[in-house]
Amino acid sequence: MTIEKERTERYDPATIEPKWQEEWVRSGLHDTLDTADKPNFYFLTMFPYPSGEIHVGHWYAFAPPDCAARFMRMNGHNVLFPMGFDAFGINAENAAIDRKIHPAVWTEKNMAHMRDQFRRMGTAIDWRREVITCYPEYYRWNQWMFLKLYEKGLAYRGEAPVNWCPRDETVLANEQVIGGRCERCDTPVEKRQMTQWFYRITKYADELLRFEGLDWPERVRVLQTNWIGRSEGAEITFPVEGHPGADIKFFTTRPDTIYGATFMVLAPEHPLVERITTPAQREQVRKYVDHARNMAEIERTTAEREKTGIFTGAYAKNVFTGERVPIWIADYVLLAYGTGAIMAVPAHDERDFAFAKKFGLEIREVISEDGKEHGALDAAYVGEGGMVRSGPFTGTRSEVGKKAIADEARKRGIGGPSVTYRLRDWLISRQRYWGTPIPIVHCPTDGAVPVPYDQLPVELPRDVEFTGRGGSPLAHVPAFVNTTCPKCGKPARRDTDTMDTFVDSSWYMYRYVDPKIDTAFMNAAIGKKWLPVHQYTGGVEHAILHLLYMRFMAKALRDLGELWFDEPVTRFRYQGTIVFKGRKMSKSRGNVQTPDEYVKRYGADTLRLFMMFMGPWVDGADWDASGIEGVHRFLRRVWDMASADRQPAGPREAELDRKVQRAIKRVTEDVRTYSFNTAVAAMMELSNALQKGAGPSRDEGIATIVLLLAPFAPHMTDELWHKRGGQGSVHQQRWPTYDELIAAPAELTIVVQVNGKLRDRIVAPAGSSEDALRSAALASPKVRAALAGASPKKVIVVADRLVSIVTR
RNA sequence: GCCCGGGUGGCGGAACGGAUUACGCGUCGGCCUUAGGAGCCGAUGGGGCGCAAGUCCCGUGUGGGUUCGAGUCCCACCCCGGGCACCA
Repeated sequence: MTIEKERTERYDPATIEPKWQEEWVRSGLHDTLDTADKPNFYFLTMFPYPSGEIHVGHWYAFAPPDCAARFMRMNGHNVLFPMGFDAFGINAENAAIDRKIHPAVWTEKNMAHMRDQFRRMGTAIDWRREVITCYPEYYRWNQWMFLKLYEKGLAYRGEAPVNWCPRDETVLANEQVIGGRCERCDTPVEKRQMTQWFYRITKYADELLRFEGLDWPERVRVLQTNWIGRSEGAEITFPVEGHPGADIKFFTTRPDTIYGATFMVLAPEHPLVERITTPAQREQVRKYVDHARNMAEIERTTAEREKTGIFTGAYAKNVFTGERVPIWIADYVLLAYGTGAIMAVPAHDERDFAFAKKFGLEIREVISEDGKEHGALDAAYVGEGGMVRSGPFTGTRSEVGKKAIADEARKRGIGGPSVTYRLRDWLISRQRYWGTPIPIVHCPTDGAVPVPYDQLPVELPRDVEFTGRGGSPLAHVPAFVNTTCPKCGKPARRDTDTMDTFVDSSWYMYRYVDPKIDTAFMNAAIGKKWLPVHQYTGGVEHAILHLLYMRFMAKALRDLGELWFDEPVTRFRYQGTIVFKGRKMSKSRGNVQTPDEYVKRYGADTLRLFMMFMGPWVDGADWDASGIEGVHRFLRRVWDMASADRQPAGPREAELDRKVQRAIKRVTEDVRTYSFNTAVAAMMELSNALQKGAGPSRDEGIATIVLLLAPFAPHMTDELWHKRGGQGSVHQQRWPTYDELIAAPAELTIVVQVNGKLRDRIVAPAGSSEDALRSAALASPKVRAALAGASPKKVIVVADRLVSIVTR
């Protein structure tokens, strides 16, 4: 009994985990050199927002990537695995309003808490490279980039209908509006006409649609492609009767239907509306426009709303038919898409059809499936077909007619082929405090003047009153606002808006390579050794927002001559979301599941392993810790085996040797493909087999499983490594290799089927020939009984698997 | 409505067109124990026949199809999750 106790001390994560966490820091195990005798590998995981609420979702986001990064290290790579904080943001400011804590203080406190969580998680992060976006040393480069983009025409100030969240009292980017609601607080957003700063992401729309050479998940590519929403068609202009120069330009994807354009519709906010409306219609039109303006976006865009609209009294000329067509306004036409005006073809567009039906407008068929003319249509026909009643184009196929009409428009000088995108320019100004000040001074004489580079950073003033009302908080800080114009020296006012925090995260991966450099946003000499990022991981919820902005910023910086690559991230993988009882975890819902009690009870290694074992990482999970006992038992069994005395004497066990080899192969392949759950299963199987084994095969197998488990359970395996007399850290060891020949079993059970039914199993050497298997199967007494004298018509042999005999 | 995923034991989930359910949870039985909510060993899809060794039938959302053989491929449909949604 006492001997047993000496040999195997209890697995006690509570003592070994803190011990190794300290040891790794002391020995600098995770400090990455920029140059090593191994290939560099930049493994990046999306940095967190320091919200202060640590939940199990954080572990899910960080523990599996940490395992993959450690795996790369053991596989001979010099891995950069940095971490930092996306530290600007509205939550900090709301905390200031609610609890009277300065955002900076609140943020620092949360970052300290989260660093501690990362430590307790056992992550192999190089903290010397930490990047924190709310420090002036960081955000000055946001300002620097802003000015560079401004010089290049990639940043501009413009008036546009923007999304306004009345609760957060700020504008939002299109990407931050989910289903007509504010992404943050779920409040329905309003449309406001405002002058704001934009980044010209639309310039890169086509390039952003290209993913060649990128190893990114299909789902993310599809999401981004749909978001960009490229449509091919034509832009054509119709003149307005009695208003020379007031031509209506419109975009259509169906120029082939132009002979069926029996009316036109403008968005209510369209600039021409006021000019062309006839006096008789003026009052009604004004009412309609006001109503449309005041309607919440969510209300206006609700699908299947009945069509509304008003006739302006004006007519345009359909230059193809030569007819005069009435011009209407209706809120189903959006100012922000295309040109804010359409030619309405009720016969071939469902929306136009509904509108025409309601207001008694002409519906004229110009495309027909069978190429013949029909009477009245019951519904819009939106498919392709033969063109009818289309002047010289009659008889042409619609697919051909599209191009023909667009070309004809070009010939006549009234338009031509064109492409439109759903993607809008990135609105980056926010009427909030806790962000990067926009480095612009507004001068009464010189207008918007850039802050000179040598005056960067424009620092956020510390003393600000947080009332939560009244627009940009910075506007109420005279010491900040009042300045002089860099151009003329006269009194001027600083821009009081701050930048969207997605600006911060659009380029942080360049900062990690040398976060201290103060002469450039990136140390290019070091960056050349690491970039572009080899592997990026993060939540799928950022598929559009952050990942699209990040790609845009790389292209913009490339065009500024600052980067030498087109794409910032070569390989991307996402994790699914952890929910609790089907709902997203959040403080406001009060359903935040914290990791602490599990760490206390089972240790970080167990929780890490459980995170990876729950199911496929991409799928996420509904949090349910009931299975955590199983992985903990597994770790304890490995602990007991590996800390017991060795038993090298005795014969080898060939089957066990094969199982060890197969486990190495499976774990290696599974970690590469991020199938962490099956990798853990493979190690569990091996552990079960080792427990039944003996002798040197078992002993070597135990040594192997300690190595295989190292990226998953880093504390326990380092402890075992040392207890077993290993030098250095287990994390500095080479990943075990496998031999396909040994991994393959010598003998296999071959299934024999007769007419599709399992009738016998025979044992045959691996790699047996078809003939050998066939005759062995046919010789089986059970098979002969099943055949009952019938002669085989067909015998299918699948090597190393089965023999299927068919008599029918 | 459109575009992606996905429906497998009581549960989480495995499964190159080849023995359906690896691994784990749970449950049941046993051992150990003063005790066990610790540990170890074993069983565990449903149904029928049999004292038993066994054996037969049915099983991957539904209905068809291809194939010697389908969770896997094809067609139609149902349901669930996500995204987009009056985008011209």
